[in-house]
Amino acid sequence: MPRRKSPTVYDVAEHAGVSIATVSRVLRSPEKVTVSTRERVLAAVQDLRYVPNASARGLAGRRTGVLGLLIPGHDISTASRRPVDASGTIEFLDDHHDSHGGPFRNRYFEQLVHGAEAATWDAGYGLLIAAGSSVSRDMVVRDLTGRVDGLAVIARTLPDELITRAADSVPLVLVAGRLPGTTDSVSVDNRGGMSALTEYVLRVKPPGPTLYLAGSVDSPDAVERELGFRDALAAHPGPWHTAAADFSWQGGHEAALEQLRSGPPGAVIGANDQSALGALAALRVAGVRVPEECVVTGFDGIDESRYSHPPLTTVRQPMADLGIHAVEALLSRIADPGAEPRDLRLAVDVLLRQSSELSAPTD
Amino acid sequence: MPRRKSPTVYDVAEHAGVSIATVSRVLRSPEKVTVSTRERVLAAVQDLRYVPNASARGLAGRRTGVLGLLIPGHDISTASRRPVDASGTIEFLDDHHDSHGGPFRNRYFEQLVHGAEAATWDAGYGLLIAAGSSVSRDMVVRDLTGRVDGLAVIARTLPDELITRAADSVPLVLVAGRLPGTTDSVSVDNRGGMSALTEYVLRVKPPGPTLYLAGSVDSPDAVERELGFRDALAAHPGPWHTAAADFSWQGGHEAALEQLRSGPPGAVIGANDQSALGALAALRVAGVRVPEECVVTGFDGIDESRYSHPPLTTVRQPMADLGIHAVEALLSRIADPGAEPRDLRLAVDVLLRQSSELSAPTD
DNA sequence: CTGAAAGCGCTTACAG
DNA sequence: CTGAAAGCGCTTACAG
Repeated sequence: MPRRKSPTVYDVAEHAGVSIATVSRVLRSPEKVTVSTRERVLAAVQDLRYVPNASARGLAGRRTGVLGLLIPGHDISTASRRPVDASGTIEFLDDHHDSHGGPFRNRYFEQLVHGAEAATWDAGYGLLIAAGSSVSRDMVVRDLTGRVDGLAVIARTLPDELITRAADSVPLVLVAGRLPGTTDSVSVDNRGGMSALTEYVLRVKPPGPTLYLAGSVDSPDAVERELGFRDALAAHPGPWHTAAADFSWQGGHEAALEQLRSGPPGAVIGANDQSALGALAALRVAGVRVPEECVVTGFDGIDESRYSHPPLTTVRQPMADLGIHAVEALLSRIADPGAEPRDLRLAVDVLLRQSSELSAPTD
Repeated sequence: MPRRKSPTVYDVAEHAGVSIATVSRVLRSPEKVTVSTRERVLAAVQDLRYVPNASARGLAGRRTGVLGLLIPGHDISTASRRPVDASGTIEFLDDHHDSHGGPFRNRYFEQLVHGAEAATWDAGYGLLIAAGSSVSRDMVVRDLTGRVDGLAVIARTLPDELITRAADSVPLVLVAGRLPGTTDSVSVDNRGGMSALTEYVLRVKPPGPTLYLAGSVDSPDAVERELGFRDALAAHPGPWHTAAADFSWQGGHEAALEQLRSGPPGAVIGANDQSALGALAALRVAGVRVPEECVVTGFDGIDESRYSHPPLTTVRQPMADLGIHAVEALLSRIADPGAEPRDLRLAVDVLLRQSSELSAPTD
């Protein structure tokens, strides 16, 4: 437990026999102070276990030294659900169904936070994280705005209008989305990724038409990915169909069944993993061997894609890098508030797994 | 981009024709202000888009309004690895091996952060998160200390001595570990969980001795879990062995092979999931059917436990609740700095999966 | 219920 | 290189 009242610059100054200005200098720009006095001050800091007060520093320095990260909301009720000090009251849960998972069906969030966290502290800042709970998005934004020097917002956690408004009072970067001309952004090369993946598929796939499982029409990601698909098709023409799968397992499943009626496809390319997994299940039931008779691929790299039968080749967004670049974009913006908004595009990775590899290793 | 200099209480006061004290009151304790003036002030706040400066508030109010969460470090290099604005430079990665994952092999971190985040904002605080990168643990702690009103530290991210020292200058709660008599803590009922699980196993298991895969001797978790195992054994005697598996896949694998030489076990109870999964693999190769001939269980609830063949029955720590309770403990401590250190124990859940269920549903 | 004033603990020109 | 002093934008007794 904290004992005594914390020491201040005044205490340190007195202890070292200097003025508070000198104490401050030793801490902020040591090169401006003689070695001998610097050492005396540092010793006093040690002796008193002095820790600078961040609020005072922030107020005087006109910067908080903190960056904010706004991530999608969640459903966690903070009314605690686990009994406390209740040894023996263990609950047995049937976990055969996909019971948990929450809003994050993959490790993206974790990686993003890690990337942002590392970059933030490297730069000498702190990272404040907030999840826009649907109720109080507006309040959280207001609150954050007053606490940070810059704010990274994950796409779709906030309505565009709120983002624009927030960007008016604090440096802001949009992550995994864009608002061209309005704010800085860092997003991923959806189009290039899908194009590269499709080219690869067209090269290795067995005979048969290619089925593209299109995503939701209102999603920018879906639009970009489909453009990538068509880019590749233009370069490697061949028979193909598109079916609306709406990013869902069900959608992919039905689209595959429909396709199977007119003969088995040689490849199924999903706009995301969920729809590809739905198609995979349909093919399996229909007795179509993957990848020998049909190659299947997804996009996103959700956990399930690693554990399906066979594991799904997919495209992964570099989430840690998104976090890192978001922070860097914020720092640039803070350094040069007047610069033109910039949109950064990060390259993606293709994860090759057995659903596309005819000579895949077996483990 | 942020345009003009932000408005202050003075601007709002002038705009509303009141003093700054009244503005402050409207924001902090509205009930102390007449409805009519309150509305006038609120209108001014709206008009000017006033956002309180957190640093000034923190300095004047002697609280930062921020809680800190220190999580385990990571290896993410912030020297960015993904090419930027490089459409087409997609990398193809062989993902047949367990190539990624990092320090968090499960979703614990994510859930913990979510729980802590929700509870923190619910209480009107912000959440500052930091990962102790090995280099600068000491600095990060110092830095955090000055920025927050309370600090939650995940067990094993910091040497005990550093924790004790930090606890001296800021309210601190240890999460998933204990330092009895020194700091508040929130941890999990390892002993009760293992005891409940073991009792269940002893009840449903087929004939044959029970093999317990013990964890690392220097781990408090291992000690507690083994005590739980023995508690259950005392109540349901029967043949059993213990083997050191050191929390590792390899350790569990070898222990199972060794056991198989003297005959197949009727149950294998791992002190953690990794070792249980190692044993599971050994049993599978040896042709022992799980769960028909041998029941297998783990502890932790890592991702892999859901996707093994068969899926592994295990004990899950309620990470979100750990986060929530950690925050609550911090808030109590802040409210009553003089109280005795408290150690909270949360109950765990047993996740029943096919590795222990003889009549398990098939999907 | 409202206002004047002190003070929170720093940083940073400005002199010397 | 060092110090005196102003000021950062709030909150909070204290009067009235």
